[in-house]
Parts: sequence; structure tokens; C-alpha cells
Amino acid sequence: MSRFGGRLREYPALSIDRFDRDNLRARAYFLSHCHKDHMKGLRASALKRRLESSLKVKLYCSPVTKELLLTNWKYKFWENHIMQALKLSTIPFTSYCVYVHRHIVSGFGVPQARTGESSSHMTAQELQVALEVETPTQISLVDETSGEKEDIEVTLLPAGHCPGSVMFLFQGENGTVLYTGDFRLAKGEAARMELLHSGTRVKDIQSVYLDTTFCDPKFYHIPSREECLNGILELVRSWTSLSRYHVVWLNCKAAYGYEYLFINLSEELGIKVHVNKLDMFRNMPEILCHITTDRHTQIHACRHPRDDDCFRGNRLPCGMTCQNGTPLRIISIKPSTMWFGERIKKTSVIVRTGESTYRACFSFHSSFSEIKDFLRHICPVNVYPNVLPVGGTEDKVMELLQPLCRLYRRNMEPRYKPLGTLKRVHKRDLSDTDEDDLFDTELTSARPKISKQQREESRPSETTQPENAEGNMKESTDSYKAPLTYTSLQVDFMDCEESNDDDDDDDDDEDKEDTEKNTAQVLPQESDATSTANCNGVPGDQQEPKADVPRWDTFFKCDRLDESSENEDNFPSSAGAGGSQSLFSDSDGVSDSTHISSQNSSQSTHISEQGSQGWGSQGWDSQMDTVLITSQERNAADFSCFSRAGSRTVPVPHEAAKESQADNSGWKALGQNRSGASDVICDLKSKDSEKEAESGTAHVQEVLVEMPDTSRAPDLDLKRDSQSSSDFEIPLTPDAELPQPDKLYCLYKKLAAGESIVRKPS
DNA sequence: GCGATCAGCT
DNA sequence: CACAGCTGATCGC
Repeated sequence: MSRFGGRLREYPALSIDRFDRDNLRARAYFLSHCHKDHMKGLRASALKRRLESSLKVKLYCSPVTKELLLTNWKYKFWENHIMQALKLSTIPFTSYCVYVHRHIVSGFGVPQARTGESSSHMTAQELQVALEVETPTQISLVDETSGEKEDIEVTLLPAGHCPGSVMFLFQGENGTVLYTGDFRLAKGEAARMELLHSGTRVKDIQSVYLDTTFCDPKFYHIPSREECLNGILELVRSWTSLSRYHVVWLNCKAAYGYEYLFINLSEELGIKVHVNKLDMFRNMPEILCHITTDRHTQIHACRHPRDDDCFRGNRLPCGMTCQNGTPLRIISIKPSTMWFGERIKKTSVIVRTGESTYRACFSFHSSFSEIKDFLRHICPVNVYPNVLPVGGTEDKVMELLQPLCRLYRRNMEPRYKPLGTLKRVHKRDLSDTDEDDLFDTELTSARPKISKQQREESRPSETTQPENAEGNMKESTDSYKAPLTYTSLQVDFMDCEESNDDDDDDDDDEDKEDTEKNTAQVLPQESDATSTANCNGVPGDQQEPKADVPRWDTFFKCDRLDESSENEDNFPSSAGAGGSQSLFSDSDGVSDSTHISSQNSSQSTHISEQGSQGWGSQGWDSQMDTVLITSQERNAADFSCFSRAGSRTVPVPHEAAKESQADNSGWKALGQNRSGASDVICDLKSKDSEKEAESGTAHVQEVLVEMPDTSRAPDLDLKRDSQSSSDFEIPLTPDAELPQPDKLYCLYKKLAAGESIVRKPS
């Protein structure tokens, strides 16, 4: 929840996302999106009175936000005081869906022309002032009592948080300031935002007021939107395809932000989503056509004050309980982020929490690594957190963020960053090659290669960007060039660097897939002037993969030398590979015992008595994430076989077990190869009887011995950030220690000499 | 009666 | 704890 007070230090005459108290005196108001915690005071009578007595005070927001706001009669009084800062046709493209799915981009959320209505309600001046696309807007801030005037430019940037959500970039006498509101931007998105750049360089940004909701190493990696979406999609598909009586209830909170989920489910499955209300989308046909108020559909996102009770009574919140006399078979899917962040064990993006309840990973906010990527690119002088993460303090957050800011980068002696010079290689390469990618998960080697021409076209903005955002890193990276030379395997150090780099301001985010991409795509001519200071100077041919050269990424991954601060980078590529996801896939198949997801599932599958309704008291809610490979339908049968708490662990059904063992990717097998399959693969959280829970825990830990929750180890502060990225299928980093240069040197040397290095699990 | 705040509940 | 709400109780105007 935002704790931002509404005002920027640099421009106190503005109020953003807060409209009470001192903000009542603001000369202009800004609303980043339509969530209540950003609308405090927006409908208060005090502000209402202020508007009535002022001709100048305006509220600036995106067209979609305006539409959503004015649909609510409580905010209708704003109608003549809202400025749309961008043309109608532009916001939808850039604001939200662009991060979601290409095919819905083309007009999502575009309020249709409200010609009659608009012209009758908006002043002529407002209509004329409608701004050009991608043109910063000049605003005159007039103090109506003193006549004092201040000009400022504001630019709306897409925030990817919910429909209509934007960030505000202010430029004026006191410097350039970015207020992010709430945002979810994938890695690399900031680099792709033209309006954050002047020419080819990142603008000189004085301060960033940052959404720090998940600025906690606990949320180091959150699966991309597409991964989460695909996980939900396959679960919904597999369930709803069983019969017309199999319905899904999406247990979504009452807030904007789930629309793209509804849209995609509807588009992919041809099933509209039942919602309580849809009039707010009446002018947004791209949403409207995928939702319905007709209860006779298989996907529901309707709500009821006591919807959980409804569900327990096999009733949907809308009251539906059967159709044509046949009882509905209902499963619930609860989108969650924090819940996943709290998991000790690695989980899938879908976790089964009960007989017919699931959690699905879903986030409106950027993960820690995405925040860092964003901030690192902006490289402001100051950063101010808008949100205190759960259990966090401002100091703690600042500690995490400041290393990404300019003064820190300039002044700090770099800590251990043996391979920091490679960062730019990755950065470059990411940007050079993935400009069309919406998700980091698409950054796979399987992705179609981008043409050389495209690369060249995109290059300029990259080559110069470091001058600002990362120019100060040059010194530090240079200072670490020397250690690199003790081996000839410089290329591979790219991976080592990432893996070992524990430092907040130096962990680079491009992943293993990127590394592969690098090896395949780095071209000699990219070693341009900018890159000579760093590893781009490595001749391209050295980057060719060689079978006999140790795979550093593999090495680190398998043997857990990597700091998982880079783990996301080892995250199994999914959505991009072959256009389908592989939630449980291993990116390499090498002795990866920590990838429990599917291959261990046959051992760890933990099915307790669930055949009757009696599970309520027993619950399925513990800290044990295990994997269940079985269908709901089959479960019913299986549960009866394993009823009564006797068998704490049971084998998965043969077929599923075989499948999972065969390809290490149960979900993939399901989603890809078994269209319409009745199997659902997901992590199963099981809390059975207390006793069983205990034994189950023991068992799971035995299976998961490779991934103890080191994140809580008190002596690992330095790499806490990485160590605790234990969630979301990130390979854990048990017993990892901060790699010391000498130790690394030894390891590198051994590897370079072709010796095998096997680290025993502790 | 209304708004603000807080506890409780997802 | 709470992603982002909601409901209901209480208090003051």
C-alpha cells in the first residue's frame, strides 16, 4: 500500500495520488491509477469545494483512468476537471496491455469516442489541449492567490500495473523527477521507454519515487506475467475441458488489474468470464467482449461478501451451484504474490492448496530484480520508496536501493565484482535483441533470432545509455578487469560474474538464456567505442559455444555456486521456448537435484486423505510444497485409495510418474503434449493431520535436502538478497557462501584444466 | 446522516 | 504483516 504523502520534494506544488491534508493546496493533481490507496481524499468534500472555486486546478491522468474514475458516480464531479494527458489512442497501447499479450494490445482499454458526451461535458479548451502522442505536456502551475506561476512538463509513461496505470515524469526547474506510482515492468522495459531518454541517453533524473512493494529479496524473482498467465490458463483449460459442469472460480480481489487475465482466458478458451459489474468497461470493447454478467459460463470472477463460504458450500459467489440439475464441479484459483513470496520451498506458479483450491502466482508489482533493473537503468541521484515492504523499514529499503543510485555508484568502492565488466555485454545484448520481447521468459535461445539489421537499429540507444545510467560503473568495472585475465575463459566469466555477483548494484540480470544468446549473437561489430571499456571487447568468436569448454552457467547452476541473486537468470526459460511454457523444466539437465518440481515429484508427492469433505479441518495449508501429478478427477479416486492418514507419501499414478520422469517437465508434458488432458500438475501444499504434517515435512525436507531455506540464515546478510530468492522455481542456493576470489580462482582453474568439480551437498 | 478511522477479514 | 480491497463499529461533526 502506498505511503507516499502526495508531494515531491522537488515540486511541492503538485500532488500525486494523495488528495487530503496539505495536498488540498496543490496547484495540480495527478492520479496514476484507479486503486483506492492512491485515491485518498479524491472524493472528499474539501477537495470538492476547492474544485468548485477554482478554474485552474486540474487532475491529470490517463484516459483509461479517467474513464474508470468517472464511471464511479462518487467521482463524477471530477468530470470537468480532468485532463487527459495523452490521446485516447495511445494510452492503451503503452500503458498496460503491452506487457501482457501482443494480440490484445491493439486497442485494449481504449475508451471509445464519447463524442456527444465528451463535447457536452468537456470544455472546448480541454478538447483542444488534447496532447500529441509522446509529447511531454507543458503545465502552468498557477497559485491562484498570489498569481505566482511555475511551468513544468509532465510525461505519462506506461506502468503495467493495472488498466490505465501510468508513471509520471516531471521536468522543470528543479530537475527531472520520476514518480512511478505502482508499476510492473519486466526487465529491460525501462531501457525501451523512449521518453525516459534524451536521444540515446537516459535522461538525467534527479529523483525517483519508486514503487517498492516487493523491494525485498524475498521477492527476488516473480515469474513473468506470461508464465503466470500460462499456468493459470492450462489449469483452467484442463479443468473446464472435463465437462461443462466443471467451472473455475477466480478468487480475485476487488481491484483493477486482473482484466488481462480474463481477456486471455476468454480468448484462449472461448469462455467468457462472469463478473459482478462491467459498466466501467462499457467504452472498452476489448475488455467488454470477454466478460459477462451471464452466470452460465465456466469461468467466474464474481464476488460475494462471503465468497469463501459460498465456495465451501460448492456454490459460486453469484449463487450458481448447479446447471440443468447437475451440480457444478468448482475449483478456485486465488491469484497471489505474497503467498508465494512466503514459501520456503520452491514452487510452481500454480500450487494446489486443497482438494479443489489453487494458488496462482500473479503480481501487479515488479519483483525485486525488476525494481533493481529499472532503477539501475534510470540511475537517479535520489530514490524515495513509496511503499514499505512487509516487515521492512525505510532504512532497509534504502540500503537495497541506494547502490543503484548515482552518488553511491560514483563514490562507493566496489565490493566483490570480479566480472562486473560483463554486465554491459548482457545489458547490451538484452536490449539489442529483445526489443520485441515482452517478457524475460521469452529470452530463450529458442527464440527466433533477430536480424542483424534490427540489432543495428536498436544499438544506438544502448551504446550511449551507459554514459549516464552506468557511466559511473566504468571505473569500478575497469578496476576489476585485471582479475579476469588469469584465465583465458573470459567469455565464460560472463556467467560466473552474474552468478557470483552478489552486489546489489552489480548483479546483472540477463540470464542464462541471455548468455546463450550472447554466445550466439554477439557480433564483432558490436565491440564499438562504448564497449571497449568492458567485455564487449572480447572478440565475437570467443563467444562461440564450444563443447569442450566448461559451461559456467551450468556449473554454477548445478553446483550452487551461483548467488541466486542471479538465479532468476538461471530460471528455466519457459514461455518463449517453443511458444509454450515449461513450468518445471530444467534449463539444463545436469545433475540438478534441486529441481524437485517434476523429477522428484514421484517421490515427494504427498497425497493425504482427501476423499471426503473432512479435509476442512485438516486443511492443506502448510509450508510443504510438494508436487502432485494427477488429475482432479483421478484424485478423487486416488484419494480413496490412500484414504486415512496412513500413507504420508504415495506414488503418483504410473502414467504421470513416467511422464514426469521422462521429460522432467510434467507441466510441459501436460500443457503441451496432452491437450485437453485431465491431468493437472501443480504443487500441492498439504497439511494433513498434525502428525502427518510433521512426517510430511520430514519427508519433503529429505527430498528437498538440496534446498534448505538458507535465506533465513543470520550470517548471510551479504547475500541475503540472493539467498532468499528461493521461490518461484528458482534453483535455491543451499549452503552457498559469498564466493571469495581465491576460491573462485581455484574453481576456475580446475575447470579450465578440465577437472571436474563436484560439490557435495552439505 | 456523513465522513474518518480502525478492527477484522479476506 | 498484506497485493487491495470490503464490511462493520465507533466517534465526531
